[in-house]
Amino acid sequence: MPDKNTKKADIFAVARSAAVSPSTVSRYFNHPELLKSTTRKRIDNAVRRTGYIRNRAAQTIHGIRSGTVGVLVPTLDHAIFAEVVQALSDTVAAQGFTILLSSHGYDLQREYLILRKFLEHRVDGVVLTGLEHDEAVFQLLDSQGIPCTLMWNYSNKSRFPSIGADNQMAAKLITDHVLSLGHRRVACMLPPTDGNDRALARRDMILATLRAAGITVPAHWSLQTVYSISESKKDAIALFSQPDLPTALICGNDILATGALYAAKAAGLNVPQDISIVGIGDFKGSSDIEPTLTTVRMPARRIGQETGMALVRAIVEPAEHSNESLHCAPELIIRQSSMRPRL
Amino acid sequence: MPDKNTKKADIFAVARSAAVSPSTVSRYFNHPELLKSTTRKRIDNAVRRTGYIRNRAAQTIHGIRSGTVGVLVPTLDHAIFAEVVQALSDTVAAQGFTILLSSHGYDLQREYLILRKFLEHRVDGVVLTGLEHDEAVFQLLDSQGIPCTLMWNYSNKSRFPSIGADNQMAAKLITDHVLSLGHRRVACMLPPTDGNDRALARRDMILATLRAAGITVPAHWSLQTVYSISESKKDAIALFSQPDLPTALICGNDILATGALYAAKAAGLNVPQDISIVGIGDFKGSSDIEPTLTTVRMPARRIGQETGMALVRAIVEPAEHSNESLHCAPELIIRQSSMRPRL
DNA sequence: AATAGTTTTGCAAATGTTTTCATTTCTTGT
DNA sequence: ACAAGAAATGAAAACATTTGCAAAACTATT
Repeated sequence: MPDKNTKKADIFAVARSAAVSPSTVSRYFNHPELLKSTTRKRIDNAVRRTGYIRNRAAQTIHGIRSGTVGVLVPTLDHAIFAEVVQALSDTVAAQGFTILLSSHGYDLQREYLILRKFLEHRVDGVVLTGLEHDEAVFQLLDSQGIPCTLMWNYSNKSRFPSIGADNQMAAKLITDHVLSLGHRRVACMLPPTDGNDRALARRDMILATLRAAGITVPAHWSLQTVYSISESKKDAIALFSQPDLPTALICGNDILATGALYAAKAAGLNVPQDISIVGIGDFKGSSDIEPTLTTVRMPARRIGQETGMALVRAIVEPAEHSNESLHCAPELIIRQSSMRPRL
Repeated sequence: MPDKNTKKADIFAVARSAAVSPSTVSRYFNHPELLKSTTRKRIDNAVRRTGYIRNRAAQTIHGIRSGTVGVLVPTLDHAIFAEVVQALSDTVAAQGFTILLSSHGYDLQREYLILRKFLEHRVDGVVLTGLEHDEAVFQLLDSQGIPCTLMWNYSNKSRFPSIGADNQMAAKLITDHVLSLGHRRVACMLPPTDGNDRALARRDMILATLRAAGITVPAHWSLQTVYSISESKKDAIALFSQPDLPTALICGNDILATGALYAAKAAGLNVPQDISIVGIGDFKGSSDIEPTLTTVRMPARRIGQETGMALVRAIVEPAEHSNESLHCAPELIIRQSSMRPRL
């Protein structure tokens, strides 16, 4: 039973209680093989008796790793980021690391301040979301010489190792699919792009691919909608109640597509007979919604795992810190919500 | 421009560069009002020049707060926990705290080990999910005398302050609603209850309330389904293809209800005419799904915020550490997915 | 210009560990 | 039983800070 009355136990208290020196207690934790088994047992008891808990702060000032990695996402409110963080957390936890989590809400200035906080805590590595960040962020990372992985996006010319999916490729896959079905009257519902290089990459590629096919999206078919089922449902209902209907609606992500599917139902449109609706992401539920959603799978779980593995590697073997980028390729998933346009 | 070639800057380097003593630099950060403004300016420059970043680890061993709170959830993969963590994180971040996040996947043994890790990092406070935890967890918390808030659930007889919704009340609200509509042929789809006191409380109250109304749920109408849209859709389709149909289906949470709604569509059943389907949670999307879902709102965002505020208060003013519990009451939300049973 | 009072700064001890080096204790072979 | 070598342990310095106390530098007052 830990002594509750006395001051919190430190390594001296344990040493006293086990009648050894503090050094020996330290070794008990860090190099147990150096101890005689009887001493080990004695310290074992002393630790239990005193309720001692090691103080990582005290270790960290010796240059020993803190055992934390800083993870910085725009928000957890997007299921997809929650999923990637969950996978990342599990992966690094299995290696003894704990994550320090923060979100910047797409404000890249806040990102810099949060990163500084992470560094004050002497995180062993950092994960940022997306490829584009304030120059000050990159400089800070460089100057501290701390491993950093850019997660979620992939690009072979990123400034730090990037592990994720190529959003341009994802956008191209889904747009090509829509085009290959024969659609020419195409609407788009896309999220705002401020501070969001993922959304920007997708938008640019969707529009470029359409343009290359000789298609331009008229203004009234071009919706900018925040990440929210209710907003996208509302906007899509407005779109669907115009007299002039597109035959296909490309959504920037599956949340928007979900809202659009609900809107179609509410507006009495049949998907895909009256209109094809497609997304990007393959979020949970996209394979079960009725009709099931044609989309592009972004392998969130895998991205989280790979990022975790790569970062831990970079931390424990700084030698081969060589640009460990990895492309987790997006994949077109054709389901019920898309078909050839009716003549 | 920080010196990249030299060793990382410490407080001595800054002191040298500003021609003051280390103590003065320390004061610059912790008690700036004690310094002459010219000195302050000099140190300001020195900090910039050296690229110095404070080392919280070194502060922490002086008994100064670490500025971290440990947050322990079952998983982030449930949108609702992601939401509550997001709100909590924002709230404590505004007060200068960063969260150390980990998940135990409903394994209460792992919870103990993670808590120990948090304590090694000398977190200033801890947030646990739910009311029930291993006795060792409570003892550890007691012995360390560290503020702890039990989040998500509320009970006035919890062992530590609890901030959240009363799951029994939520279950009662939704069950009473179904009964008040006149349903007698009721099916249930509920998640597993191992390591999940929330699910357990809901199940017990749903069944007790039905029983009190003289209703027992036959085995073939009693589904245990993991938290997943695809699983719940599958199970619900199986239920709906039996000859013997209930008039109402109570789901343990909105994810299960969402799967059930998709299943109804796939099985050609009209909701709510053929069957009423209700959930608990009021997750994002529940108000937009077609038909919109009758459910009980669990105020996740508010719970996260209140928990953050309460914990920070308990950290900075340990005096009034008095059981700061708070009930964020659940609220019945009647939408389209429920109606009187057809005769 | 000297004194008293106040503001600012520096010195040194303290914090909880790890680690190097030295010392003690234990084996083993004779 | 003893020496040599190996194994186990301890003493003390180091890590990056904060802080109580004392000294130094200013101000204001006479």
